[in-house]
Amino acid sequence: MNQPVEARGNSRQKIVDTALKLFSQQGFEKTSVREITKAAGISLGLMYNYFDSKEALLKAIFQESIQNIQDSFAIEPNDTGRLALLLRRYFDAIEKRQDHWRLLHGIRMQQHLSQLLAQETETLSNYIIGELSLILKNLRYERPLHEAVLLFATIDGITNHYLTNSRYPLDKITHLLISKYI
Amino acid sequence: MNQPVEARGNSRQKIVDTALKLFSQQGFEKTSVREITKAAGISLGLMYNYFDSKEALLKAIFQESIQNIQDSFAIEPNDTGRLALLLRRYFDAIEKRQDHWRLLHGIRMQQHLSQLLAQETETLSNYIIGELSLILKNLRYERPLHEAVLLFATIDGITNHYLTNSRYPLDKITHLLISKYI
Amino acid sequence: MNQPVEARGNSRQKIVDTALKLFSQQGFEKTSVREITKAAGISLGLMYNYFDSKEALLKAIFQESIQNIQDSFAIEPNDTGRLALLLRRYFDAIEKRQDHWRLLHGIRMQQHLSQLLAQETETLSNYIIGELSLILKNLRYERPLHEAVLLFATIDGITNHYLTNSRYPLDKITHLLISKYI
Amino acid sequence: MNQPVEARGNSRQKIVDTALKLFSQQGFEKTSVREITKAAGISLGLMYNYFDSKEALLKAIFQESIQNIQDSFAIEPNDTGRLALLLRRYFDAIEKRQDHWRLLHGIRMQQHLSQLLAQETETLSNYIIGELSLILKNLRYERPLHEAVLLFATIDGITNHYLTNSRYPLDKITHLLISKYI
DNA sequence: AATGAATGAGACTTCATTCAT
DNA sequence: TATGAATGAAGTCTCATTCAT
Repeated sequence: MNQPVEARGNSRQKIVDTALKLFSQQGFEKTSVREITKAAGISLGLMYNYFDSKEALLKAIFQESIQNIQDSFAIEPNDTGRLALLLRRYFDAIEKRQDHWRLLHGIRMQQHLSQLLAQETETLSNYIIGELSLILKNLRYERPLHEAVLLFATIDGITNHYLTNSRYPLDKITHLLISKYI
Repeated sequence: MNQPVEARGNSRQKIVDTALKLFSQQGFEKTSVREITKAAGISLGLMYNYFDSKEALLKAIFQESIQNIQDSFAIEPNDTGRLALLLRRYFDAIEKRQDHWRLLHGIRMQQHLSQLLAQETETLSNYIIGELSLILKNLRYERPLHEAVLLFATIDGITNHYLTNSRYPLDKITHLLISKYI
Repeated sequence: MNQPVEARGNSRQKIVDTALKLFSQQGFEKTSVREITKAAGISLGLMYNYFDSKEALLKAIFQESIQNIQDSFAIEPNDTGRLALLLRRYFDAIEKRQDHWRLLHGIRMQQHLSQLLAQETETLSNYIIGELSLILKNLRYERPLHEAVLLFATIDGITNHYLTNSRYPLDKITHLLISKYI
Repeated sequence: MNQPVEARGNSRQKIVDTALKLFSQQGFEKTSVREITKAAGISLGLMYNYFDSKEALLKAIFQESIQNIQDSFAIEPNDTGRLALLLRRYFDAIEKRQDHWRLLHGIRMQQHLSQLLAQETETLSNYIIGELSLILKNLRYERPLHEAVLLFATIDGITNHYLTNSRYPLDKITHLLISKYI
């Protein structure tokens, strides 16, 4: 009657994966818990064995997303060309895991959700701005912090437009952006 | 049982105003029709005399917002310094009518809503990119269209961060951005 | 500011006509008062100047219908062939004023409505059965009353099937029925 | 907060039974979903676990009714006296399960409902006419199909009048009808 | 670890009716 | 005679969550 060992814990991951997909596609509000469990092929009750609430599930998923996004910023601190590399990896990561970014951006403008995840979001922003600031300082920019804030806005805006517009010329714009910081 | 005489006929505008405020503060989904009508001081049914549905109300409000945003871009086509003026007016408008921008940005990442307003949004984007492109061409940029797309991403990203972060140094960042486009 | 004389009372008739059409097409419940007044080209309030309620309107219309149906039974009491004539006129009337019959049959099975119009309906039934009974008596049927009740069921059933089925062979069935009562 | 154990699993049937009773008594439109669930002793939401909509519930009930009505026509195809037997069983079934017939007749004249159930209704009509036609052919009637259509109208008319009039002399009329087809 | 029947608050929407003008 | 803005009860349906098994 027990699940085979290798199946243990699969349900939890299936829930998380399915929910990430659905949340990013349809939005948090428009995705019902029942829909998630059906798509994940598990029962409604089981979901509540793993997560206290729909919001708790969102939080758990969000952690993963944050991690994934943060990873795309993890660059060995070599010297020149580091910004170019970072930006390329960043926009590369967006293309490959659109779901994570879609979730993040979808949540950000919804007050009640962003409050729920305020800390994680803030940490991420600070980390990104910090990293950028460091690089820009090495590149001898005068006000590296402000420059980082501005650059962050730019790459975030690009991300948003890319996620919103299926015909967005991401490559060309990435290239153009990089060219401005050599 | 009816409204006092002096209130007659203002109801439609009261609904629109109230709904814009609530939608931008709490989001479309989290704002119930009952809440709107209560805040507007009218009955529930009256809203449906003016608008066919909650979505129709959103659409009506959205038109106004689009118009407002577009107005902040209307600059007489003089020569130099036009971009600086435009950016200043743009970010000025954001500060003054945060509600319109909040509504726009809050809707953008929610597929079912952005689809509903797809045409208006696209028209606005094209208009903005077109205007920017024109100015950048006058400024002798090589690929004015790409430059415009990039600049639009930047100002949109700044807007988003400003709306999300109450301590955002909008003035400084605006200044820095402008300095890059002398 | 007064209506021209010939226009007086037109509104009332327009309401009745429009309501009959809509009630018979869509049913009483599925037709809203607003819909009626819009289709009739008058204001909502005016309808309530003429009729106390939606049900009162139905009642007024129903009188007309009953009258119309009754008229199709008014035959000068000549001798033989009277039944054939009556049936032909009856089914002829159905074809020409389907709306009246549709209203009657649509209401009959809805308890709360048929109660409202119980008296009129009963009077009509009795009248029809009475007339039929008389004719059948002249035709030397043994139990003219029962025969009338049965014949009424038959013509009512035919009517119902005809109103329900656009391909109903009304002529052929009428002919067959008449042939049974030569 | 949940139903007592012994009640579990009966809910679906309880809903169907209660709804059939209420629909046939009060009509589909005049019966609210809340009323059904209250009378069935279950919660409002549970109904929507079993049926997608009020109309879907009607459809499910209708299937049962159709079956019941059809069963009253299932006669072993012996020879003479078959029609008499069939008619007696038919009118017998009506007396015993008035609810099913009331539902059928109540729906028939309401366009939007009869459309919903068009296929089932048509199938039933064709079946009845087919059976009658067969019997009448054996009885050497000249145009068995037309005769069947006419007879169907008659028994349907009787049914309708019986359902509408609590003092209807069903037995006598049945007897008279049968006497015409020996 | 897993199920899914059951709950009930609350969402959007419709509609007959009233009344000041 | 005529208007239509305004009302609010009532309708259908959704959904996160609980709990006995």
